[in-house]
Amino acid sequence: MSTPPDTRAPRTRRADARQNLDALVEAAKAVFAESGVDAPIRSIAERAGVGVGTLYRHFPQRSDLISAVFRREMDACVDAADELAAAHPPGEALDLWVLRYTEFVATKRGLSAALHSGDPAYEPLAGYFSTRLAPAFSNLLEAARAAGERIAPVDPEEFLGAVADLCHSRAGTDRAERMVRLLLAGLRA
Amino acid sequence: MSTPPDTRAPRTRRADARQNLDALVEAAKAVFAESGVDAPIRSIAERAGVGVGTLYRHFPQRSDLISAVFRREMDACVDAADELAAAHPPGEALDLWVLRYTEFVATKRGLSAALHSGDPAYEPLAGYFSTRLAPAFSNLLEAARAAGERIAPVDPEEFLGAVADLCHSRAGTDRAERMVRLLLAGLRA
DNA sequence: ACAGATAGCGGAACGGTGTTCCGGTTAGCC
DNA sequence: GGCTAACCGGAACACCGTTCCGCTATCTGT
Repeated sequence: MSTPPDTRAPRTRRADARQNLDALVEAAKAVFAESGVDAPIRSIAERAGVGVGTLYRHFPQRSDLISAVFRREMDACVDAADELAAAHPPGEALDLWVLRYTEFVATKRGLSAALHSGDPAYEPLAGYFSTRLAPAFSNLLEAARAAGERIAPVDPEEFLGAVADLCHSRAGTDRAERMVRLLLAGLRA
Repeated sequence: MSTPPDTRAPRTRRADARQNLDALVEAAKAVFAESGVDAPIRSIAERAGVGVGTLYRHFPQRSDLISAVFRREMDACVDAADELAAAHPPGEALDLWVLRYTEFVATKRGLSAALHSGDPAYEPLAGYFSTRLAPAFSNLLEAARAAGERIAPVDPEEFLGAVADLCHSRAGTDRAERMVRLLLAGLRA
């Protein structure tokens, strides 16, 4: 009531704060890649050149940091869907993208576990998953159906979640790819 | 060289030692069931009525304790394969057992993660998995093929691992079951 | 350009957990 | 009954997540 429309920045962030935030995301990305998402908080703060207090101020929950790191990586995968759809026939594009997605998840250890941990703290990440990745996949699915392919009725989100689980194992990507292909075959049965 | 053939017990275990060992496995089973396999070591020792030192003497690695607890649970699942094979036609028995196995893995949170963590400490558990579960499944697969079903060539162990991964998520058993059925459909494509 | 207000920083401190180690205890054997 | 070694318990140490607060650096108004 008392506040105006407040359509714009209710607050102007201090310059050093934003700088530290960027450094933290960058450091977290590197540490996650080499030690997994369970890496010690301190090692991330140290790498970013800040104290743990600063890290906690910007990311109260570990999941917030994980979300920040993975969100941008998801975007690249979403973009690939459009590119593949433009360059290949619908059915082929579908398979190719799922394989591309498989590769993506396989290289991001811990992403799958985080997404489906059931921990409510990961809601934002899961939300982004539903908002961005699932629709991209859904479009490919619909395009394939429109082109005459017989595709079993599945919930896109559920299917992608299953693929992610399949990639969760560290037993090389070979097995994961074979099982994903089996899942794709089931889609056409 | 100096030791004889040592064909039999090189040592006789003290009675209290064996008693404590049993108590520990029993306590671990209960604690794992209610708090997951990552439950504090101390809580297990306490429940068993022994000190942490004793626990570590019997099970130097957490994985040793997990293996001890899950091994016997796997046996029950293996037995179910024979029962189902005796009571149903091959193809049906195959599906039923996979669903039974799905249920088993789903109730044992952490089993799947442990099996496919890649951690060499879980080799013994994985070995038992290969030695007992995989052959049981393989038999059902062969029986179905012998009965004329067209079943894609898959590595039994790999397939069971995939099913376990699918059940890893905490998002209820519904989703897992649907995806497992999709995998089964892929088996027949 | 300067000073006051305050967003933001760093790291010490606390509680909980895994793991090690060793003095004391007890079962098994003579 | 007494000896010996296997065995036990828990104190001690290292590491990690998380909180808290005194100090610093940035922004803003003049």
